[in-house]
Amino acid sequence: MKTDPKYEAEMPSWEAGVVELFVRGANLVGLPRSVGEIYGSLFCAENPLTFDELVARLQISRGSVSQGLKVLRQLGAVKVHYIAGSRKDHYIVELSMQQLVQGFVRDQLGPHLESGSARLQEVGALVEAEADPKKRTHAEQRFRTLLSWQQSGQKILPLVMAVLGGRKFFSKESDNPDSVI
Amino acid sequence: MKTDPKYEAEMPSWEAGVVELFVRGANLVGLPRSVGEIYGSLFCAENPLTFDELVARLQISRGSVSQGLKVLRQLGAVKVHYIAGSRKDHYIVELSMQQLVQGFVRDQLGPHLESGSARLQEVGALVEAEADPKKRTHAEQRFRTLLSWQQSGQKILPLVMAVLGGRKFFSKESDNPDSVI
DNA sequence: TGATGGTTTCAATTATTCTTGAACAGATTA
DNA sequence: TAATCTGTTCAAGAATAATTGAAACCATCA
Repeated sequence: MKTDPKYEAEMPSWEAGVVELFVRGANLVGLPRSVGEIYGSLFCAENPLTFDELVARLQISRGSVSQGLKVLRQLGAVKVHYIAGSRKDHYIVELSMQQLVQGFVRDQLGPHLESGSARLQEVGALVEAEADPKKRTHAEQRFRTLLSWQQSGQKILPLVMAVLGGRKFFSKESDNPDSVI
Repeated sequence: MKTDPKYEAEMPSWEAGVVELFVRGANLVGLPRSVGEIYGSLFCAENPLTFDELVARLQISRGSVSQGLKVLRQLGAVKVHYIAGSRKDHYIVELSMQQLVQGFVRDQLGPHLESGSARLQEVGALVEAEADPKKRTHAEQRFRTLLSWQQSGQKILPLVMAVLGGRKFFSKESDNPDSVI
């Protein structure tokens, strides 16, 4: 049961390949398949695509497209491209890797790191509350290991951003660009 | 219904906190909760823990512990510590972040990156197969973008390894340590 | 050899996440 | 105002992933 041929925009095989790559990528960073599909299709498109064109090309539900586009807009991975005389929204991809990574770090990674950091502090307090001196000493040792891991992790983020062209993230202070590498 | 008090080793609150942190971390990198729990408990332990002690502390099934330990051994995140006179396996954590990251890159990340890389090549061929010259030109343009993204990605991996103390990964050639940074 | 202790395996269950589509809301046009 | 067009929301269903526990396995020991 084929749909209206007007919308059956016959996806070229290279596009199918690219979509697959982005689906894998999405999966790798914990995003649902539909998000990868949508981004992949827009990435390949020569012209901005509408909501309906995405539904038709990918053969997924309107609900999925709506949610997927929402996520992608939030991440800054797609933008609405207004076209005169059309009431529909037309979407285009953001091709700057920097933007993509920034959005991902800000929306997906950042919150986790922050709450993890907060929790780590709390653990520090719990460690100090340990009564038995021997056990406390051991706990303190482990806690210091965690702190050093956290520090290593914090060094990496700006490094990644630097390689991808961006700078200054999650460094509320000491954001000296020269110290990044 | 409490279990045998001999095994009910009463987890201290700081340990619960650390376990929670590792559960989040596991989740972040796509590993099941039980893996994080096990690693967290071992991380806190003063002495090597046995299989049964893990089951009792974490209140999870033997099946989960077995599978979790299998994953962690594979990653190089835990090691078996043989203790004279005991037939049980005793486990200890690997505290070197380098080891952990190496294992993760090797077992979790690496395979994905490699197959993605292979798929990308195939997409390249499909792009060249496009008959319409206008469309092919556009496809080639996008394909070059993907290649450049891949290259950026490949630069980051050794950088991360360098920050965490390790070197030489996924650089089948040109593994000059000085070129890493 | 048989019995026991320790661990692994795996099919079934359970939990989690994703997708669907119908109902809804807002905006524009007749 | 009603009718239509676009897109969003969200409860229900489908798909995936993780956990369980009982059976199997494999040493070791009596």
